[in-house]
Amino acid sequence: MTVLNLLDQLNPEQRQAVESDAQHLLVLAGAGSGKTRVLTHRIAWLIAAGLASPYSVLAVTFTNKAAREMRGRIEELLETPSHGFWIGTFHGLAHRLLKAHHETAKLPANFQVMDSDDQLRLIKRILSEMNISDERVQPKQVQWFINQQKDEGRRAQYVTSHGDWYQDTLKDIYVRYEELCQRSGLVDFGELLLRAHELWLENPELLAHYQQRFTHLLVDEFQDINTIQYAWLQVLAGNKLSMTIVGDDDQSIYGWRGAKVETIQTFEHDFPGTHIVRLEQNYRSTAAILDAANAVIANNPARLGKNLWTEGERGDPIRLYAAFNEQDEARFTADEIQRLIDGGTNPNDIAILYRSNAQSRVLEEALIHSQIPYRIYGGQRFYERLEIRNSVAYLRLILNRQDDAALERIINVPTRGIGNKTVETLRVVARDQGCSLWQAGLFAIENSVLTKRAANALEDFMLLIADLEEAITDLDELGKMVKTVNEASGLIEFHEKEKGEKGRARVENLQELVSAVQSFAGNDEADTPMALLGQFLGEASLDAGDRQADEFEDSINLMTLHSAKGLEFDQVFLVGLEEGLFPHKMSMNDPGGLQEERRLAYVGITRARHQLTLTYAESRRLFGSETFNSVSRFVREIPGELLSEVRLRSSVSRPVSFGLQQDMAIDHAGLSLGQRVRHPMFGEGTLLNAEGGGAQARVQVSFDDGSERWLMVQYAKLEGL
DNA sequence: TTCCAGATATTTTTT
DNA sequence: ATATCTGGAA
Repeated sequence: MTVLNLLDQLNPEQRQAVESDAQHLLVLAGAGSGKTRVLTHRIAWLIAAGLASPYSVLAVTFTNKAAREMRGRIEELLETPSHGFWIGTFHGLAHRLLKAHHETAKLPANFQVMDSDDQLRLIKRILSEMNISDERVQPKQVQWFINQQKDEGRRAQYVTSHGDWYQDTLKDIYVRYEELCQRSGLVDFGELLLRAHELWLENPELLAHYQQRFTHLLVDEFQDINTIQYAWLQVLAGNKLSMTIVGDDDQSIYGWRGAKVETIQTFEHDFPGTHIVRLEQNYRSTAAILDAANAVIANNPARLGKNLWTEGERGDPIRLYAAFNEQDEARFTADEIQRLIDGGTNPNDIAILYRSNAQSRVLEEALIHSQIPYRIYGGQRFYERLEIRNSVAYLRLILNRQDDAALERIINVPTRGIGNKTVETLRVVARDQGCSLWQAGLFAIENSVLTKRAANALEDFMLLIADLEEAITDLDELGKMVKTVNEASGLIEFHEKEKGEKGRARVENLQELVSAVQSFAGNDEADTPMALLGQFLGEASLDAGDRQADEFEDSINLMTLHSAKGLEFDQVFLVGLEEGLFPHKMSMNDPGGLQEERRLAYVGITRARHQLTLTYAESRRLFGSETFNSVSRFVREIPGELLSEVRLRSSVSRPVSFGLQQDMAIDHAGLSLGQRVRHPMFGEGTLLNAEGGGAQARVQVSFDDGSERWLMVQYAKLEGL
C-alpha cells in the first residue's frame, strides 16, 4: 500500500492525526470514530513515509487481543509480516524486557509470572506464617493493598505508616511477600511493571539503548493507564521520543485497577508541544444509538467533552424488554437471536453483553436449549482452570525447583500422602533456613525431621519431579512434553476418577493444553525445547486464552461489558439493566464508582451498529434468593422517544415514556416492588410490577397459590406486610 | 492422612 | 448458587 492510499481512506480529522508531524500527538477519539484505525494507519504511514522503521516503533495496548489485532491490521496495511515490531501489552512488553535483561533486573533467567490466584495463596501462607488470623486481616484485602501499592509504583519500604496497627501489618506482610517472591523467582503482574520501570531508572545505559532504538511510542486506550505504566512511558520517552496517544475519557472503565483518567488530561502539560486532534464523527452506530449514548454519558460531570455525530441514518429505536425474571430474560434474548439468525443475520454479528460473569449461566442455558452456537469471552479463563493450573505448576516446578507457589500447588495433587502437617513442617524449615520449600524438603529428608512415612512420601514426590524432568528433557516437541507430564504425574488419572461431567471436561482441558502448547511458536531466542517450554509458561500467565474463541464455527458472542470494549456488533443485547446489578451495588455508593458504571453503560451502548436491545428482569434469582430490582437508572437516562418497549409474543411495539409510571403507581399505594402484600380474597403474595398512576394505578401480584393477577390499586384493598 | 459432609462465606470488572 | 473452609470419622 502506498503512502497516498493510506490517507485516502480517512476523513479530514483522521488524516490530520495520521500525518501529524507534531512531536507529540493526543487523539481524543469517541467510540466508533476510527480510533484503532488512526493508530494503525499512523504506524503504517510513519513507516511508509520513511519517518520510522518497523524496529523503531513501540506500540502499547492493554489487552493481548488488542495487540494481536493491531499487529494483524498493520501487516495488512503494509503487506509485510510484522516480526520486527514491538507491539504488545504493558505487561507483555515488561515481561519481554525483563527476560532479556533478567540479570540486570536481578531476576533468575527462568523467573515466572504469578497470577492472582498464586498471589492469594502466597499471601495466605504469609498470614499463617506471621500468625495473623485472616479474620483480622483478610487475604483479599492484603492482595488488593499490595497490588495497589505496586500500581502506584511504591515498594514496601516506602509505604508510609502512621503508627496504626493495620497499616503497619499490611506493610510487614508486603515486605515479607517481596522477600518470598524474590527468593522463588516469582513476579506478580504489578511487579512486572514496577521492575521494568526500575530497570530504566537504575540502568541509564540500557535506557539510552532503547531510547535510541525507538523513535515513536504509540499508546492505545490511554484513559486506562495507571501510575506505574505512565511513569514507565515517561522515562522511556525522555524528551526525544515522539509520542502518540489515543484515548477516550468516556470509556475509562478500569479505575478500580488503578487507572487514572486524569492522566489523559495532564499529558498535554507533561509533554509540551502536544497537538490535539478530536475525532467525533462516528462510523459505527445509527443516530438513535448515538443519541442514547450521548444522553446517558451527559449525566457525568467533568468530562473532556465530545459530541458524537453521524452522517448515517436514524435507525430503529432502541428496544426495551421488561422480563418477568432472569429465565424469561434469557429466553426472550435467545428467541430474538434465533429470529435474527433466521432472518439472515450472521451470528458473529450478534452479541450479548452483561455486567458480571455470573449472569452468563442462564443465558448459556437458554442458548443451548435453542441450539444457538455461542462463544464466551472471559469468565473462567483457560489458564485459570484448576486442572490447567496444576499441569502448569508441574511444568514450572520441573523448570525451577525454587518455585514455591508451584510446589505448594501440586505437592499433594493427586493425593500422595503429603498432608498439611508435612507441608507445614517444610514451611517452618524453609523459613528457618531462608530457603525454598524444595530445599527444605531435601533438608528435612537428610536430617530426619519428618516421620518415616511422610519422608517416604516426600521423597517419592521429589523423585517424581526429577524423573519427569529427565523424561521430557530429550523430547523434541512441547506437546509431547506436556502430555508426558500430564500422564506420568497422575493428573489425567486423578481427574478421570472424578465423578460426573466435571472430570471428563477436565481431562479434555488437559488435552486441549497439549494442543495449545503444540501450536506455540515462541521466538527464535529459545534454542532448546526446554527453553521453549519456559517461554511458553511465561507467556501463558499473561495470556487470557481468548484466542480459542476465534476458531469455532459462526457463533454469537457473550461477554462482560469490560471485555466488549473495542469491539462492535450489528446487534447488541444489553441484559440485566437493573439497579444493583448495573450499576453494580458495589459501585453505587460512591460518585466516582457510579460515574465509572455510567461510562461502562456508554461503552455498552456504543458497541451496537444497527440495533440495540435492552432487557431487565423484574425479579432475579441471585445468590440463591429472589431479588427485586427496579430498572437501571441508565435506562431512564435514555430519552423516552428513543425507546420502544417490546411486548412478549407480539411484534407490535409502542413508544414508552419511561420511568414515571411505575414509580407513581407505587408511591400512590405506599407499596414497593417485591413487597409482600395481602389481599382479602386471594391471600398473600408478592408485588411484581406496577403501571399507571393515580386512579389508573395497577399492580401485578404473584399470589402464593400460584396465580398472578393485575389489580387496580384503588379497589384491591391491598395490605402491605 | 484422607475423605466426606456440613457450615460458611462470597458475590465486578483483568493484566 | 457456588466455592471454599472446617471438623470429624475412617
